[in-house]
Amino acid sequence: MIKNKIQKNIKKALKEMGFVEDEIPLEHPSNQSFGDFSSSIALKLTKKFHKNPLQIAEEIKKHFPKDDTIEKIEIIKPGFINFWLAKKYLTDVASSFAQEKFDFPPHHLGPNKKIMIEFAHPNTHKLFHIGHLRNISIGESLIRILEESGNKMIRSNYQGDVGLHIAKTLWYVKNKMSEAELEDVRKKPLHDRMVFLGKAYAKGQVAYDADEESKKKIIEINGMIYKKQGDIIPLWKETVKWSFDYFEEIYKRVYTRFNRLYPESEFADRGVEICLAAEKKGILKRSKGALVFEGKPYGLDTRVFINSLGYPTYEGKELALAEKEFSEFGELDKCIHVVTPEQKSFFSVTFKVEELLNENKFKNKQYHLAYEWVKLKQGKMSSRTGNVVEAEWLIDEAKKRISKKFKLDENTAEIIAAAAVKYSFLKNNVFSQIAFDFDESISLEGNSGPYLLYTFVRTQSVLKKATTRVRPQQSGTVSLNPEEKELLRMLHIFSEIVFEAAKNYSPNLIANYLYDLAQKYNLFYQKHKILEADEKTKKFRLLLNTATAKVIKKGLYLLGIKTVEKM
RNA sequence: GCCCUUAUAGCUUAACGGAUAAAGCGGCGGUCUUCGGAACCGCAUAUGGGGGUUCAAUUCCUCCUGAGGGCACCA
Repeated sequence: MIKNKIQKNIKKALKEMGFVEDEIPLEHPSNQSFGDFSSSIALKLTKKFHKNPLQIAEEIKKHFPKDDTIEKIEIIKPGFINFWLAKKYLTDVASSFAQEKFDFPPHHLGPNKKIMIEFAHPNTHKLFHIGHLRNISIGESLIRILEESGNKMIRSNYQGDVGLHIAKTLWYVKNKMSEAELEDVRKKPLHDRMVFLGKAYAKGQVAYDADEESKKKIIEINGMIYKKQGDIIPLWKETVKWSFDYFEEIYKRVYTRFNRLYPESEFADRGVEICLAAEKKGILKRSKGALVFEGKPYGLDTRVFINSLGYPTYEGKELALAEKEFSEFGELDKCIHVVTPEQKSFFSVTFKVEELLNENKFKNKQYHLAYEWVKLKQGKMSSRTGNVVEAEWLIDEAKKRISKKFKLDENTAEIIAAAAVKYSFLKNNVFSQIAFDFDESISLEGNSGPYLLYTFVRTQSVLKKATTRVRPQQSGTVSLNPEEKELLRMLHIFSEIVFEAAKNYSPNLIANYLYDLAQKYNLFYQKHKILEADEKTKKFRLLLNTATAKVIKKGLYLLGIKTVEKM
């Protein structure tokens, strides 16, 4: 990466001046007139050197190794050192991009790391809502970004198929419905069956709160599911299957797949075993009939791993899950859990217990990526009150609106709808809450997925009309107009952006970069003719056009968004 | 009560301690015999409040206020 190279050369210059410095700040100034890169290192060293920053900057400039990638170095006001990249270098980068040679730098943890991302994790018997959709958009994008950065990625999904919410649902179906009514439900389409389960849950919930008799029965059903025996099991298995089939449909629509689906019910027994072993080691302790981890000595919360009925809690099962995740695919270097922040306490405690059980295996390898909620304008989503925005509804609604506005075939409308929805989540920082409102959140114009697709289609349209083939090696001798310069400047930082996105687990950096790039391209397109220019200029502009197209396509791929050729 | 996160324009959001705080939507005004107008250009409006650290603070520290989340048998 050119950035690293400049940083190294600044270090070299400093060394010649007799100083060793590890961290060299280097940024892209927002203002073009300050160059392609800028360093404030001289300002930072004023105290150490007891010298005027301008003098330090001048000295660094003097000692900076000569290099044909750098065209000009300038020292400005308080002590900034600004670097201009050579036109030839920028053009060469655009040429490689045009050939899809991106050379993404290896991941900051080092090359060839084995990283698992655990994401999606919907609960069965519940509808799949926009929060899950944000989760999937983030998880899928991170997988692709880290994969392109040279890691071996494993996609996993922990799906909750046990728990009180399911007992409540099944209690209602089993006790409050006739066999004939259930038979009618079975004949309905998959989605209707899921809606039915949601309603059954709401009714089960009411009964659970209302009378002791029902509550007792529901708890009993919960126990049967844990032990996987009793007359509820066939119904449980049947309805779990509905849910899994339903999830699978959604995964396909948003281009996600998994290497491994972990059903929570598989981890209860092993979870208990591990907890009991941890008790022997003194890591977990008995308290009020339960087996708990006392967090105070570590500055953590105290949490229950096995409840007083002897069932493993979510914590208890997590230990068994971790054991499996960290062995099934060989040693993992990192396991990233994409889960909302309400589980911070849960994760910090389970991670600590895992570390105490096996330091080598788990220490510093577990990471909770606490992405934030999608909040509704009317308040928080709740399946209990039915206040949810379903994922499928959202995509369908986007599709409907797009089809109404433009004449499109089914397939294209589907791709654009998915792009609009995913992009609207990914353009935001994962750590900030999104206040969801269809008209404000799912945009089809401006900073949106469809805008990027439109720009891509535009580049393809130009290429189709171009008679000249773009030749990769172009001389940089054509004089550049400001729009061309801006575009070149924008293009070359793509690899760097991908590196930063991988390092910070931030797909939004790529999203916003692509938007900036598309804007620069569209301005360039608006002001200058590509195909009607003289031969030399035309070739160069076609190169810019192709490089932009490849970067947009690749960038969208990294966001988990498909491109279209026409729209 | 204790702990964590958070506050940027009318709305929704950007910004690695750096130079004039960046966009979209909405508003107003323009480009329109087009290599695709889902586009392009221009104008107006913002760092919740008080202290502090720094050559430099939206960014770091502290207090206040508002918002969200968590703190043992749910997942």
